[in-house]
Amino acid sequence: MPDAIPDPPPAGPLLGWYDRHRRTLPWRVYAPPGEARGERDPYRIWLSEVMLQQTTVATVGPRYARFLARFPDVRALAGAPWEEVAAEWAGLGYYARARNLHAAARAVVARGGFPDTEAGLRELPGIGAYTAAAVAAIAFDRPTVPVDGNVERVVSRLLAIREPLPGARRLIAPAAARFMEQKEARARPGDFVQALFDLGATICTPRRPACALCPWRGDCAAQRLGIQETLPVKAPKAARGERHGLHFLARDPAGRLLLRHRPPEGLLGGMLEIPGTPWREGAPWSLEEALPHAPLPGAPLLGAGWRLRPGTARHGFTHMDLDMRLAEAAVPESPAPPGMAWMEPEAARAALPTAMRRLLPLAEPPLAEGAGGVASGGTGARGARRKGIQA
DNA sequence: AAGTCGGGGTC
DNA sequence: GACCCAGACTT
Repeated sequence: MPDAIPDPPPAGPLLGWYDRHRRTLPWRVYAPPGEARGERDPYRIWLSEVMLQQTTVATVGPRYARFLARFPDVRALAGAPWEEVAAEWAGLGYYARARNLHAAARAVVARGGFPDTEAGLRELPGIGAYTAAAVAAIAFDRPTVPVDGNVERVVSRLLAIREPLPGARRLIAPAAARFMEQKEARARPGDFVQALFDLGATICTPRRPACALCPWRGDCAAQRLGIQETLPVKAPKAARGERHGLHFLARDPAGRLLLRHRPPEGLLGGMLEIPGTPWREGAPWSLEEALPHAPLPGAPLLGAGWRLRPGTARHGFTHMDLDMRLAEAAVPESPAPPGMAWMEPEAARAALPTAMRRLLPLAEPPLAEGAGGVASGGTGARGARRKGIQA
């Protein structure tokens, strides 16, 4: 038997605090003690959990409503073509989530409904240990504790765990699971886990936690030691490298843009892009050097052919910083090559991931904002200093 | 266990 | 700038 897992604090005070101070959120379901358990739609809870993976509540809010309006139930999502799902997810990042969401919706429809156990949910693509536990607890009141960033922080402070993450999960996970040994937690599993999330989001925050307001202020080892702001300890991250790309914006006489589908896996997998060079380390691409990567190699180019635009667009990914230049050309009306499509500027901007949207203000006339129209007032020095653009 | 995979808000 | 966010998946 390894070291005993410490007793977690009592669930009752946290649930009482939650009953008074819980956040009102679009996907939230709530079962106050003594009242009938309300209708809980596992589709909505599942969708919220996937959208919230590494994504803030503020970002998800409007996108969640928009997604539900377009795909109101799992059958609607399963029946939609991938292109519509991708366009709806554009800008949210981590596009594997959208691919897995779509595949999981089809699996759910094929099997006749959502699995209602943690193990069953875990089998669906895009549902890992956390999301399986979260949906099982919130949608089905299964007595399990999902461990997300909030729970890691709360538990590491309660128990004053000084071991750095992610290794510390070895200690945090079994300690969190012990909450469900308590009768008060088992009576309201969905509320209890959402109470843990709310505590982490509003009281036990990463910086300057509001310990004076915490329902567990007398039960927290880190607070007794005065080290709550130093926990959890995290392992240092690797430095980000820089890469360079040059992209080619072709416009036909009707003003449409030529876009390319990226491969289904990997970075921005399954999403649209402005065709261009690979993204390499080292030096930026010159136009001549990049020309072999231009689309429509055999097409006549109107005017002076590909023209390199001034300025660059920058975009930070998790593991690298991308520095992009833009060349553009007017081309005659022509069929799109395989794997590419002509799109109206408005639809193109909506469907492109953010990294690609950052190139649009470099175009002339710029395709920066809103309905694919021309940005007002030109993009002179002022416009060029917008976020993500350098002269 | 370490890398890959987005993007935005915050201090 | 660095950090964080209701993480999953691959190797």
